[in-house]
Amino acid sequence: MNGSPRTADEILSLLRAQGDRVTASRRAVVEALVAGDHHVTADEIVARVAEREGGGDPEAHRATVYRTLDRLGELGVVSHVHLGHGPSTFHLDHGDGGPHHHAVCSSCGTVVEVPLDALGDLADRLRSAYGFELSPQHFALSGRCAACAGRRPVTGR
Amino acid sequence: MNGSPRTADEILSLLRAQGDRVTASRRAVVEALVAGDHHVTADEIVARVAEREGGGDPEAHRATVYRTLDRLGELGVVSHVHLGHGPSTFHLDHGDGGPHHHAVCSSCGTVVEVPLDALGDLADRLRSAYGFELSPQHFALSGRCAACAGRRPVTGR
DNA sequence: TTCTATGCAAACGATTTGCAGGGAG
DNA sequence: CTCCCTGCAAATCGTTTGCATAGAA
Repeated sequence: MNGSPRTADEILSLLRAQGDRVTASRRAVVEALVAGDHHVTADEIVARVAEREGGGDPEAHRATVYRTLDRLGELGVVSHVHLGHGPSTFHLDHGDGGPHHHAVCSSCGTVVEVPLDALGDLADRLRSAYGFELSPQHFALSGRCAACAGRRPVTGR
Repeated sequence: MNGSPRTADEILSLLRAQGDRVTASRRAVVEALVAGDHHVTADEIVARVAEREGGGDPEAHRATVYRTLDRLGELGVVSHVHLGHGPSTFHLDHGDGGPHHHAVCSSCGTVVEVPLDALGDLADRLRSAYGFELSPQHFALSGRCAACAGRRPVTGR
């Protein structure tokens, strides 16, 4: 196994080990993150937590979800991606169903998943030339998807 | 392709040709865009227009600036880049003072300018594999700059 | 008990929109 | 004269923060 925790329990243990407190809300958020595979927005997490209610645990409020995600981000468990316009999307850092990049269509918003090796040696070049450490799954490429590229080259959002 | 207008007059003519009206505000915004080379935020344009006042033309309000930029975007004259957190930055589409990409440090926000060829054949691969047309200057890479990468590997925004 | 995390509401920054009047064509 | 564009204010959207209190350790 590698260093990044992958299960809800592992993540919660990490939290506890850091001196943080493991609350019902946090557990719910973490489980929602582990369950949902890729890119999830904060609001989607709020919704999932609300749905998954089975016992008597209260829903986690937006603010709490953001705070929890922030904390998990500091611990290196979670990262977020900006897919252009809308809200940020969060995901476990070790990559769940296979690491990949995102290419977002600036016209229709379609997200194309691109394998890591598509970038070639870009990361190496940036590191040697600028000391810049590229965060693989942390950014989105932008352009036009096949469908939109076929139409008007300019118009559209 | 090189049909893109570059001077303020050319852009204003294009507007007029489209049936749009050329107003003092629009002229001011366009001139601010042409004058300022790279990445300008909407608010910076508002500020520049306010400063550049020489006659009696009123300042262009935020709303107007956004609407004008939107219109210019539809015409293919202007594009905007999301540099991570803050506001979007706008620029003329044909590339002004040398085309480049942006690598943004997710810790401190520093923007590193990267030459186009650093991407290698990424654009070609995306096109042939997914039909995805990468928009060269329209996206930002993310990671940690040399300074921030030297510190804690995980912590920080 | 002690001190952290939560909920709520309000603050915030960026961008958009409804509406009535002004000005370009 | 006819409409488009503008200014203003208010509404949205995503995210953050202050404060009093519930609750984990």
